[in-house]
Amino acid sequence: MVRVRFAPSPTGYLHIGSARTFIFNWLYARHNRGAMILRIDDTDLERNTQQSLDSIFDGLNWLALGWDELYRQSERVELHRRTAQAILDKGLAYRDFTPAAASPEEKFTSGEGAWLFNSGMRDLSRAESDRRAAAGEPFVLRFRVPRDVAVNITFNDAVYGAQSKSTADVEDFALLRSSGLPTYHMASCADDIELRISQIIRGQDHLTNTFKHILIFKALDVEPPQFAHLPLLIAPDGAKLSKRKHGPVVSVTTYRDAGFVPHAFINFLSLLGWSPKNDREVMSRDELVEAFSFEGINRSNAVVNFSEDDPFDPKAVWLNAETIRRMPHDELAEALLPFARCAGFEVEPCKMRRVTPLIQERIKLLRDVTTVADFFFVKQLPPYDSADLIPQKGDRAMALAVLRRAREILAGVEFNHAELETRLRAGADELNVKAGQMFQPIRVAVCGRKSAPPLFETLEVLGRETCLERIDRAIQMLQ
RNA sequence: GGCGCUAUCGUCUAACGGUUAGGACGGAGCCCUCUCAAGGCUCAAAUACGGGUUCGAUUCCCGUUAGCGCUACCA
Repeated sequence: MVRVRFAPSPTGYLHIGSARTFIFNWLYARHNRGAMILRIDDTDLERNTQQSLDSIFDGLNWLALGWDELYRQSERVELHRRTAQAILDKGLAYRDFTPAAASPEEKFTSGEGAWLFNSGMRDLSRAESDRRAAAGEPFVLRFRVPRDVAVNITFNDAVYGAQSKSTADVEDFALLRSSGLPTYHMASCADDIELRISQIIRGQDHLTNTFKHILIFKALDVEPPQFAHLPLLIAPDGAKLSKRKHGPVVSVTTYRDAGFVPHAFINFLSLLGWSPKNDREVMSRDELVEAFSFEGINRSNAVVNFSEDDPFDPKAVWLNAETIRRMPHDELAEALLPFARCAGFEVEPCKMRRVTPLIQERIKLLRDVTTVADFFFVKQLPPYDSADLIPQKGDRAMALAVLRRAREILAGVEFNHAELETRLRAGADELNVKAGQMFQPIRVAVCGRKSAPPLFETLEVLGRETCLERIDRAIQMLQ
């Protein structure tokens, strides 16, 4: 039975690298009909925030992929302590009564090999150690990494292949803090064992931690799960994505708020560090599940290509536009509605449903509805330059003639695409102007701008009354 | 500093030792066209560097360089 987990720590908002780790886990679980477990790694009480926890659930809920089981490490501390105790009882861990180092640098500047362990503490007798602990002296529990002979710790990573590291390069890492709470290494391994995790799919930043985890699994006589480490997502400057340096562009909710369709975002992220190897890019959820495998994951870090003037990777935007174009009209209209209303437009669902087909291939982000379709929603057009009413190779007189003729036609014609087109084209012939010269003044008059959806459909949706009002207004402006 | 990982167009990537090094995004151009899009076609654009191994290296090995990660009583 495949059981995988995504284990975020609520110490910052959910960023896109974490989201991708979640997605890869989910894809692997679904591909293998296994279980997807969400585990909140909240053992660092000082750094946890409710806001961060909310951000994680906000982002994950928006993705709408779901999970099968949910755990919080803070509710499992007894298990972690018990597991640490078992390691201590086997003599594979020891208490270190040294006060915490003031700075990380302090450790390896204090002498050759000193960072590995403190021999005074490591060699303390069990009786002495028990006595000092019983007396209430604070300590950290450290793993006793084998020191008699250097041995190689090895494992086979599903992505990075055979991995090996000498115990001589692994320090006696902490299992329990002086507060009695477990460290990440302890809590993570204890839970992975207890939750019967079969594959650990996580960021490559954990690749070297894995040697420590192997040590823990072995100390507990447990066969380690399979590991699959993912290349990291980095910023264009090569640095890892961080809120401080790169701002909100790395937060999942930023994509949501800008109008990314969840699946487009998933599609984009799934292509960062993984490839189906058959040049497929726009893929449905089922297709991604079907195609996903560890073999398609590559080993080098992937750049999320945002810039100052373009906060989103152009490929993500393209994928989003592509996804929008493939959405059924009803579904798109429903997704668009909150963006329009949020921008202050009063729009009924049935109106949005009529506008949607006209803007579907003209928007890249859902929020574009507010700039592309605004003129459908307002009673009165915002001010525009009356010079825009004058057609190519034409003048004010031509614009006026066109608009007056258009007004006559629109006052009488049946408001449907076909009628509108034949009558307006005939009007152009009568006035002896080109079709484009006829249509532009009308377009600007009813839309308030030169770039807009196709004219006849637009007129149809706007309706006779609105069209006539706006044309009258344009005529006034020209006079 | 120590240890580990990585290196193909600007970016995401393909090529189980033999290809004119492929696709996509983005860019440029053309076509289509009532504007804007969408769509179609075309072009520019890469194997970090140096050594090996081999008849033949993007591919295997070594080195250099560069980047990243870990080296906390963070995760």
